[in-house]
Amino acid sequence: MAQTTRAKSAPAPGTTRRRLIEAGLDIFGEHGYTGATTRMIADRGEVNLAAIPYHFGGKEGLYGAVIGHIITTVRGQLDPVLGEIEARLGQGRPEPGEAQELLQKFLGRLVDFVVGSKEAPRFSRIILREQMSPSSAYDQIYEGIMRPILIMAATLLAVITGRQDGPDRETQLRAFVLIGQIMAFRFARETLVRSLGLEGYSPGETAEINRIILEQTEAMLFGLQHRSGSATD
Amino acid sequence: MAQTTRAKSAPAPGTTRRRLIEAGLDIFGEHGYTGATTRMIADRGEVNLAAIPYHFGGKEGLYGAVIGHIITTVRGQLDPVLGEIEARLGQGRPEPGEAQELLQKFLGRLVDFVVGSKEAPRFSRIILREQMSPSSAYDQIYEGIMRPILIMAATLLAVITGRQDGPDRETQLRAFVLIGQIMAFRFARETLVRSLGLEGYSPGETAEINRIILEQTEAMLFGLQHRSGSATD
DNA sequence: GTCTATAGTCGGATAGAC
DNA sequence: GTCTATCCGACTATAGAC
Repeated sequence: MAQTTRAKSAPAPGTTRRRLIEAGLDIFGEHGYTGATTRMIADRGEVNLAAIPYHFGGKEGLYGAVIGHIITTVRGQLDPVLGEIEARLGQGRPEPGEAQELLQKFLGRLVDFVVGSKEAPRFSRIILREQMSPSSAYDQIYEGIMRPILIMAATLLAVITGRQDGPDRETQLRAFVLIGQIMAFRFARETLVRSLGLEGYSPGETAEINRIILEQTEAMLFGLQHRSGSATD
Repeated sequence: MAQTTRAKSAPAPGTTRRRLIEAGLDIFGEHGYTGATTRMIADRGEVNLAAIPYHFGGKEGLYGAVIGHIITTVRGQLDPVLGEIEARLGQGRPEPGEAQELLQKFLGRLVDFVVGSKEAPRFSRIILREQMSPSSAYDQIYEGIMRPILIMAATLLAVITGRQDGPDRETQLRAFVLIGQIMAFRFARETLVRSLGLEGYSPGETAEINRIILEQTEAMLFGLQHRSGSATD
């Protein structure tokens, strides 16, 4: 339905929309919503200024499209992993050992994407801004990205630590810590880069970070198993 | 020198400057540098618009003063702890056990301030924005806040894991993870609050977070000691 | 569907009275 | 040192030719 606009002919269909979204991704990320000007965006995308109101109804509409693009892309990366694990969980409760493998795999993929991927830096700047001053777009980001990730981590943690009724509050907090560790590499990137004197995250560094996250997770799980159930010692 | 402007007489000296800095803290944090307008700030601080150029030379000058205020305040919290630990280190290398206690104490104070304090939310929004698109203010934040914290954590970690020559790269990365865990509670506050259905961080929740951070640190150190030196197993 | 020109709004800074 | 009034620049959006 409504396929009319696209499916044109030769050179590249709807290029202007794409260019604007790409440019918006950069400029909104660098300068924030108000700091970004439609001129900068049109300039970066090498399209005419008036194309923004024409295609997206205005600056705000373009911003919405950028958010949509982020969510669609991230879900494209996330869904296969989530689906795989959910499929496994659907076949009955795995043993703690297997659940741990699933969790490690899940976190590994997350690191690859969050730390290693080309798009992540551009996405995360916008996401982070939404964290700080949530606009209506934050709802979509939370529901579409954050929540599924946290739920998956918490669910697996609950299985690993033998919670029958799914994740309790303690487990949710632990899940948050696990995910937060990974996110820290993204949102405090500038700090890490300076303190280690890096230029950015190379593939080698991504692997190094991945290893450290894995070890941290192991350590946490080990600690949990040797302290489990009761919390206050 | 140049003490002339202050040291006046009765009601409250230089109140206007203070009000503007307080208001700037809120408004810059909520809307970002460009998103914040001088009118909003003057309004919030209940001072006249023209007071901004008069007292600070303009919007940019006010922003600088806000950054300065953040750094001064944070250092006021940080310096006693840092000084205490440095004094101890100056007396000769502590045993790993004692170093671990020092580290736990350090992290605990950090949690109290980062998660529990009244000012932290307002400060961190601005700091986070600087992380994403560093302006010249980021240098001050990095040197005045981030770097000392990371160095302290890395130094203690190095002592705990028996590194004689101070923190190597691996240790610096670990220190970053420890600090990043704490920061995540601040940076991703909105996410945590939603996923646990909180209203904000109450004292009880701060204590809960503190406990989890302590346990995480223990688990990490335990893992390190039973895997130490060689990394890839 | 893309462009130029322009209208309308708003932000930051200044002038100058008090 | 604080206020009102105002200027100037920059931004978003629109009108209308092509």
